[in-house]
Amino acid sequence: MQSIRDLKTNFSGAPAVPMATGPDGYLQQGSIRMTLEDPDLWKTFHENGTEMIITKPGRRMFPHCKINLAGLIPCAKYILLVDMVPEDGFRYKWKVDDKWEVAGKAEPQPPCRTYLHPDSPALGSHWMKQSMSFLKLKLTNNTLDQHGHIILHSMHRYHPRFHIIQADDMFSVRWSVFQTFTFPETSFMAVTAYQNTKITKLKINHNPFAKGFRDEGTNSKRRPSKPPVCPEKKPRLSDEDSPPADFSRSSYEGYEADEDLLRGKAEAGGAAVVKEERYSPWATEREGGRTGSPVGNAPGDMYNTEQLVPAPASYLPYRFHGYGKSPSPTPSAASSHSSASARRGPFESRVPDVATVPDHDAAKPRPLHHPHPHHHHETGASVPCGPPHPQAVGAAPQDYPGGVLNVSLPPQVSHAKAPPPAGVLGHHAVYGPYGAAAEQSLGQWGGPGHAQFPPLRPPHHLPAEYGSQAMHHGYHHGNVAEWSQYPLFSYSCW
DNA sequence: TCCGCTTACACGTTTGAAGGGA
DNA sequence: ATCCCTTCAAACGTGTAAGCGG
Repeated sequence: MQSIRDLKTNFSGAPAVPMATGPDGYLQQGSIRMTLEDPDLWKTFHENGTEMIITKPGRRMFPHCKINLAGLIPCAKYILLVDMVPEDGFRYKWKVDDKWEVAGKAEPQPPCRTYLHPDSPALGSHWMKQSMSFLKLKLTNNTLDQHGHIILHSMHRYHPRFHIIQADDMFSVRWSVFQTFTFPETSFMAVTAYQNTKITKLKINHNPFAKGFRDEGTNSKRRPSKPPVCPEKKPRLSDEDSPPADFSRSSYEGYEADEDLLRGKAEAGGAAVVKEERYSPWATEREGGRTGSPVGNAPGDMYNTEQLVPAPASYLPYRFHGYGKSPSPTPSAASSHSSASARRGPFESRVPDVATVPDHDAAKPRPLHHPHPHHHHETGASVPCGPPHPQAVGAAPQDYPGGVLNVSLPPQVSHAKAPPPAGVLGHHAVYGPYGAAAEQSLGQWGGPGHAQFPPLRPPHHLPAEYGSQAMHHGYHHGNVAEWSQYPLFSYSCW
């Protein structure tokens, strides 16, 4: 386990910048902390460019998302959600020279779904007593999926986003304050078949279900292995055969054992030292094109925001704002939207009054490389529950896809734990008090998306990774909330 | 022809029912 | 009757390879 502080240190592309709240700046809003389990495993994958298989019937993630929560009010109820956010507006292809290369604009985003943790809602004490796993979460490329799996496009990059919402049930989510967290090392490329053989090997070596494909296995089907696309791959694989000690385990059990070690290490603060590492080939690429990249994205790119659950009424006004007319009181907000200046000063994360809205507005090109969605986010002070006040609204133009919360409820949840309200639509969509038409929101998916953002730079540099500019910011304590380029609840129509 | 996607397959893990014993 | 443990089979989760289709 690695603390958020550790992440900040580990993933910052530049020395961590002190935040307004100090070294523990991530302890915001009730001091809620979220940490990712198995950070080293994630990092190992990330260094090689994590790939996640997506299939029609749905495929689990590996590594799967597992988090720890702290700082919750033990007797208060919370809902834990996760969704997948596009990293950029590109579609990629795997080149024979073992690199991901931009292959064009991203396809229009499929229906965004939010996966609700099966335990939701549960008391804070429950969330904190043990790590919470999203093992059952499945990814699919079937846009007509009826199982509630998260729909992604193949050859597109995504990263999971975790949301913790204080709410007694799904009905009260609308009025609740939520915090959002992301972990840089969890970004991945959605694929229908593995492209990078290194990733394949990592999966095989660490996923117990793939034990049959391990070298020491007796599986005959495993061989002959697929002839390498490129002859040079072989030698590389041999390098990969000698991964860091922590990952040369031959069994998952071994890995589990090490996990305790890692945890202890992290808790002892030992994991907080890695800096300026090239965690992924993507990051490597980005270094070349880093010119436009923010330098400081400091705090680990771990992003943590707190916002009011979106209310259409609040965002509507901004739909009509022309791009560039953002009332954002801070230059940072503007910078985050300009391609060239899509960098935010290291101090920016300290400015809690930035409000960037989802870049779903077709007219608003979004920085496609630097603005890495992993932002460290300083969350604002607690916001009283209730209708979002004007100040909580993003300052930048935002075409927030108001609509219905499209939550992917696990069967047991959808039927037992979170009975859908009267307004429930397919895909567990939930009408909110504001009652925007779900159909309308659904239609928005065909609307402006990343695909409509023309690449702002030649497709040679891969999107920024660590150290890239943060895009998400959520502040609302007396200020505006900066929204991620991707809405929290795509269908929300609270 | 290329490249991405789908499908069948073998293998391993997980899960839960069934049975037996204390 | 209840609990615990073991066994076993089905379901499920994997990556591979072949074939399909745009």
